[in-house]
Amino acid sequence: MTSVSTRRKRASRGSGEQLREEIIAATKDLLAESANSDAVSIRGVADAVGVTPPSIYLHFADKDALIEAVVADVFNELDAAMLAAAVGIERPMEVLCAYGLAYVQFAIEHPEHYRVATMERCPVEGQPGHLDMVLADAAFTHFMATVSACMDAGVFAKGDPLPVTLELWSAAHGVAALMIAKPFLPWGERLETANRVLRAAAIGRAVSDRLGGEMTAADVEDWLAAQRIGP
Amino acid sequence: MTSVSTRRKRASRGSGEQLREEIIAATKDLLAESANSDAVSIRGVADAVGVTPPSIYLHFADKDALIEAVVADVFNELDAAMLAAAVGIERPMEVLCAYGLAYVQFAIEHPEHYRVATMERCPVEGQPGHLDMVLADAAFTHFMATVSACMDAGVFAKGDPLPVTLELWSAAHGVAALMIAKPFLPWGERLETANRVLRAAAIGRAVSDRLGGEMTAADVEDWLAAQRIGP
DNA sequence: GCCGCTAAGTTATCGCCGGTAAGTTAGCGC
DNA sequence: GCGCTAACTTACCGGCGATAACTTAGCGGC
Repeated sequence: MTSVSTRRKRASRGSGEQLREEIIAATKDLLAESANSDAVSIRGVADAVGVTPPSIYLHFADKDALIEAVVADVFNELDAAMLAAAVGIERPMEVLCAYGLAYVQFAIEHPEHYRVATMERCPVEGQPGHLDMVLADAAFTHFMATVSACMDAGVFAKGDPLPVTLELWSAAHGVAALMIAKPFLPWGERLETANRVLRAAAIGRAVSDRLGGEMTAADVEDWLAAQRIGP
Repeated sequence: MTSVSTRRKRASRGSGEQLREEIIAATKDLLAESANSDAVSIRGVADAVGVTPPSIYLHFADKDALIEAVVADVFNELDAAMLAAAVGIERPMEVLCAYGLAYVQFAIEHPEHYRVATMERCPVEGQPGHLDMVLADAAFTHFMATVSACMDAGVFAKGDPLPVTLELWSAAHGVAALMIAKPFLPWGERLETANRVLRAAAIGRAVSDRLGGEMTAADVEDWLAAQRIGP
């Protein structure tokens, strides 16, 4: 009857919320060693917490809601990691790189959490809510503010920082996601590779701004072939 | 007893392989309208083909093997789309952009196929096999050959094309994967956005080659702020 | 003291899943 | 028409998400 982990004592009257936190923590732990969110089961979580499956549903409408709560938690952790990596740095471009590197490092260190947060299908019906959830997300706002600062510093062309933020985020996500999904590829020193990609994305964006958007690929090829050395 | 779809006639003696193709096709169809590979069931596939579930196991060891076969099929389609997009184009940089755009377009048009192929966890034990599977994959080799041609044309610094290919692929994957995972974000015209990202990645890589790898983020910021206009 | 009320759980069950063992049917060679 | 085997089916196992219905424990009121 009893599961591997000990049975949990019933929470005292006022504090049912305590179980909620335990459930989220246990789900995060189980997620860390699972292939995806389908691989962690309500039953497994319940067992880890020391409770029976239906008790989970007292705190979460369904499994998706539980996973969503974990994802929100993960994004907060990610933001904290980014902020910590940029503390004391002033120049916007350095902050941008620090953010990006911390982002990729977090993904590498918590691959399954990152996968669930950014690579699984979002419920389609939650469109407006999820849009706000990403754009209002702390990590995203901090990132976009830094892009804005880079514009002020003359690194990027002045304008709406949102599309630039999305583009740079794409680069960071690309390298992080591929390293997670195809870990056996010859990535070399992962953070160095990530750094190269991030820097190339930023430089490419900045140079594109200066070259103008109407250049064809052939024009770019000619221009690049003509550039032998830096300034 | 009878399912929605009609019962399939038993295949004639010599040709059991025909069912295999039908299974793959049906799985691809079901995958196209599912959240992930866990959401398509062996039972669903069997029903769509007009057969009972255990018959699937006559052709595939387990569900993973079936999904893997579908993924291989998808990668072949992807390669075909890339090749088709670059037919008649000669200049390597234009080919590179055409490949990248076709890649992202394929991902946008077949989001669930792309997700299963590139965003779900690979079986860990298959390391060497999967490494070859990606690196020897037709799309990847074609892409890397074009990177090599770009080096010969003086666009990128000459050297091993593999790391550059991985970096550019990361950029393409990043924008494709994010557009799929977060479709509600303000991407604007998706292919235009993808084009900007891809071009920025290529330019950034090329300019980075010329600037040298030892520049700090602050150096880059200074250099960029000093660059007012093109050549 | 004990009673109602409700928070905090449990037991039992449903239908679906991946997968397997064992049985059945149909067609070819002889 | 008989054996052989390819091409299936029926019946089943344990585990899953989810729900309905039941039980237990503690607090306020009298």
